[in-house]
Amino acid sequence: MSDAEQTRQKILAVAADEIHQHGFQATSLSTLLNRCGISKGALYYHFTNKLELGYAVFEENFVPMFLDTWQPALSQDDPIEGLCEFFTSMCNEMNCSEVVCGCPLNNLCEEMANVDEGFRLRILSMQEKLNALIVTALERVQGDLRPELKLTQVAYFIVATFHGSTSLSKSSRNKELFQQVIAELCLYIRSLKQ
Amino acid sequence: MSDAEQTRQKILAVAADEIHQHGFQATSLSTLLNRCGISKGALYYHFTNKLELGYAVFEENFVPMFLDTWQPALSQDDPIEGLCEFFTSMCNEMNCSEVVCGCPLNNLCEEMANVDEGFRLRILSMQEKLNALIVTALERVQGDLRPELKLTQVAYFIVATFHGSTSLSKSSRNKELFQQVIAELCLYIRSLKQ
DNA sequence: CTTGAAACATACCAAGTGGTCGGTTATTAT
DNA sequence: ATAATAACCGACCACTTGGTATGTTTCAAG
Repeated sequence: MSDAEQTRQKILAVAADEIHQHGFQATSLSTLLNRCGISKGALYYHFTNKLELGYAVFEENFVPMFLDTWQPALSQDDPIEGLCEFFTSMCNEMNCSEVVCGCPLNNLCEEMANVDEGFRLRILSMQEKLNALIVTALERVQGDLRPELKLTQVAYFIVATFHGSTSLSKSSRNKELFQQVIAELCLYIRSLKQ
Repeated sequence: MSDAEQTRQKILAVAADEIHQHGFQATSLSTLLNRCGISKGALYYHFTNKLELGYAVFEENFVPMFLDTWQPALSQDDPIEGLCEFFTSMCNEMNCSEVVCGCPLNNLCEEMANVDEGFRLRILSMQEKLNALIVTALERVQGDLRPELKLTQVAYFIVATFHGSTSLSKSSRNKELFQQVIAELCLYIRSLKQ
């Protein structure tokens, strides 16, 4: 990797962390530059403005990270158990900063969906992609599921509940409420089987 | 109501709307003052600083509004059907700005829970109050419900899913996804009966 | 060895932020 | 009528923000 590409990646990584912690609008370019140890010139050489930097973080960091975390769970032989194990292990392995900062996708959705159209469309696309993943996984084992289920609806329900649970963990500042919601979510997911 | 109290209420009302639309941090005092038609001196006579204004908006506007919307649904003879009707009617009567702006409590939770401790505790208290309301309502008809249910867990699950669904409506900018999640949520709630 | 572009650094800018403070009305009690 | 206080105004402040323009270094091709 060239030196230039290396600093670009460093900017993206630090920006992703800052955005995850403080949101996009509250992310200060000066503190970002301080953490990177570079100058403003370097930043504006690689990115045209703050918004484009935000888009790049979303597409090059958040989206791949998101797919990488959900994909394995849904690729299991039994996606129902895969999802449940995914959720519960996330509960247990969650460190303090993740409890406090919540899910990056959900955070950006709450903050930026009604502020910037570019963000909104990217978020929506990611949500739809995630939903499609879940639907595909459920279709694979549709024979084991209750026949009256609307799979798209079920998938959005799961995503919504998961996002809502991260919200609760933010305010309670511990895993307790999060674990309760996840436990109930697993009960729901397992009840999809007939 | 005295003139002073009237301007105070006006400030609170406009601030509530601005916070609902743009979040707390992005709410500008100058645009707030412009909308109110008052000066900065008036604002700082009634509130010591922006944070205290935010707290006042939360406690005097958001909390009562929140309780007033949930209470009737949970006071019905059948709180199960009360909740379902509440959710679906909210779906249908929702206007565009509500679809876009989401739930004020959830918004503040996402934005401020890990930024300011005063906000976090107030949000948490409100969430716990709401949860207690649901639990109490469910306990009233516990005889009709499946015996193995953990009511606190169920209540938090309902709240989490509701909040997650508002998040989806923000990015999709229409009621579609919101309605799907709410429909599935109603199926879940009705399945609580044995 | 020169040239030119890539990859930065630095100083600067206008605009906006929350907040303060001395002054001015309006209202009420004495 | 007078004094005092409540209620409000508006100029000002220090500070931060995203963004720009110019200058400098690195480095590879010709």
